[in-house]
Amino acid sequence: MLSLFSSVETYLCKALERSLPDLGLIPGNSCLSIDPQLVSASKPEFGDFQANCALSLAKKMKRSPRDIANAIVEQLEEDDDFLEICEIPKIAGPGFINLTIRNECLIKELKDRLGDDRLGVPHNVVNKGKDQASSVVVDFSSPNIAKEMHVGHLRSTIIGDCLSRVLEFLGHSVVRVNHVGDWGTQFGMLITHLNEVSPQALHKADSVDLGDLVAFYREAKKRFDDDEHFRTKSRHEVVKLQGGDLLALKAWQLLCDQSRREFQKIYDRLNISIHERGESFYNPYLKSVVDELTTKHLVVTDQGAKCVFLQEKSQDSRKAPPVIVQKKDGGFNYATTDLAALRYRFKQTPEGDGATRVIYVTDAGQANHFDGVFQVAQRANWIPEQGRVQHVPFGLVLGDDGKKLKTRSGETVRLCDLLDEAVDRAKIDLCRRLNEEGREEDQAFINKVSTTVGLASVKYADLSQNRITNYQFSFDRMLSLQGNTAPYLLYACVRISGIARKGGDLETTGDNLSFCERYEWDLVRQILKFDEIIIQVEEELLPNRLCNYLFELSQVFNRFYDQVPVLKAEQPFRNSRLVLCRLTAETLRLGLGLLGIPTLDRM
RNA sequence: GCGCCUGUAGCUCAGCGGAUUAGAGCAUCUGACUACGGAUCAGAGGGUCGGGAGUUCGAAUCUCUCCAGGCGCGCCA
Repeated sequence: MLSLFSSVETYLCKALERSLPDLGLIPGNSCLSIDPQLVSASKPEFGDFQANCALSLAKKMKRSPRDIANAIVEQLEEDDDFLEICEIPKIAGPGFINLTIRNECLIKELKDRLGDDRLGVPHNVVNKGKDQASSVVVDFSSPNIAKEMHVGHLRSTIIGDCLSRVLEFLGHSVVRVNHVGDWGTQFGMLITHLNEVSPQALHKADSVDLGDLVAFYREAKKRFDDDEHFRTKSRHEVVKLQGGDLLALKAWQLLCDQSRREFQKIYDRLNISIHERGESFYNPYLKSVVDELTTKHLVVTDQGAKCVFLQEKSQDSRKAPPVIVQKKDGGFNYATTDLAALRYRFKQTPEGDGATRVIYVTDAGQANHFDGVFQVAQRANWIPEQGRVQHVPFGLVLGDDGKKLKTRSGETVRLCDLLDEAVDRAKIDLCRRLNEEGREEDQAFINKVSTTVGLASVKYADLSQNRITNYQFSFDRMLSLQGNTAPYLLYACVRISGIARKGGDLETTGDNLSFCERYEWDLVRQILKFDEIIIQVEEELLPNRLCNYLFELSQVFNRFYDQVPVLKAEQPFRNSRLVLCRLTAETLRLGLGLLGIPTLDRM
């Protein structure tokens, strides 16, 4: 409906100019244009769109809102181009102008969707030309080397992947960056521990399997805490590593490789592609970051540390906390790294990524940190004029008790365990159902369905929630077959495949489309809304908007399916309904695909 | 103490300037399988949108204030 929307908006603007020639006299308005305040209708019974401008113009023009609305509608009624797409407008309530798209026009739109693999969603590069194609950096997932991926990485990984998919689909060139924690003082103790536990690892060509890296990390940490001798050696090892000592670097590399393999297993399982560019990548740039900030007179030395003091918005007399860019021992910290990364991402290629938009998908707790980093980068002029930098925060993952999710023994939940459990539960559920229905399916089917349903449920449950709030994790709820869940949406897809199996030709042409039932028109309208939802997600970076749309689409489809026969209908209704089935299936497949969820034909 | 975020139906949450009844889902209750998978559909009950003030023709939505909860707070990331 995007193109219809903008057509209607254009006609409205023209009607406004013609009906209210003295618009320009309103203080604060240029005479050329005024916003007709066109939005989607707030309720289906009001039509497709509504224009709200009459109400806000009323006071300024000292006329009644209904009077103004009348004047606008009079002009619209004389515009033949407008009447081609819209029914005669209705004025409702205090002065809303309700607009309903003509049926023929909806049918034409629907036809245009057939054979269009973008389902009406505009492509950025095609639309704006190659020069406008923008490069977007999405920074997400970012686990720490030598630690395991756990629930804490779940949301960033899933949300980041989804946003990347949406931006890619819209034609942006997306750089998916895994900003892994692969540098820092913890490597001192890890390398020291490795040297003692498995010294042969450093001298063999092939890397050695270190087994459970988490256990390894824990052992090293324990020794670091307990043993002063070990502590001294560790600190020495950090210095060696930072100084470029070959053996230390080799140990570091070994640890990184080991972790990388473990991370990759999770990404493969979730079908997520991401490119590692860890903190260490920015080491060569750290010094120049501080130098440049110093040259630009942003740096103040305070208690031995080099700081950039933030400019405050509030009048509070207290000093805002500084962003520390160099510690008093001369070392750099994470703020320095983030600044180096930000500068690099906006710099033109080949010195940088040439990004026009940089997106950070991290938990809401880092909001202050990013505020500070962004402000410093802004003041240092590292963000180009057209550049956008956004922190995309999300809340914590909570357990049933409303507290941070932990295992029963109080430990952090490992991501692979969590995924295993989702798939196991999906399998148990499926087998119980097969048993109840007396169905027989082979093992391959059972495995495929339970894997797809299990992982889809985890992803969908996360994405369907507004990411800003904390998120209460519940296997029972996410795997439930009813409600706003992945299985419900997947079931809608399965039903359509069922129609195809029973002889419905989903490749049927869109000639002679004809609809007669309310449920058909509801479905037509819902299908046509897809394009504006995707544009909304691009702008707001809220995947739950897409989930909500897909859930509503499934609901509307299920109502249709329940009330309107497809295969037994007479022509031309049979074909028309098959077209609706086909477009529903394609929209669900594409939409779920953008969430990172594959669909099924049977389940 | 300061900063950020969140308080909407019994529960989990949408909505974040607009239209008599503030929406879903779960749970509860009542109906519907001789149509394509009932893993569905139709319906009912359930809310002074944390409290108070303000802006507006109009506020769950914007502003201020108070209350409650979460998270963070100079050399960890």
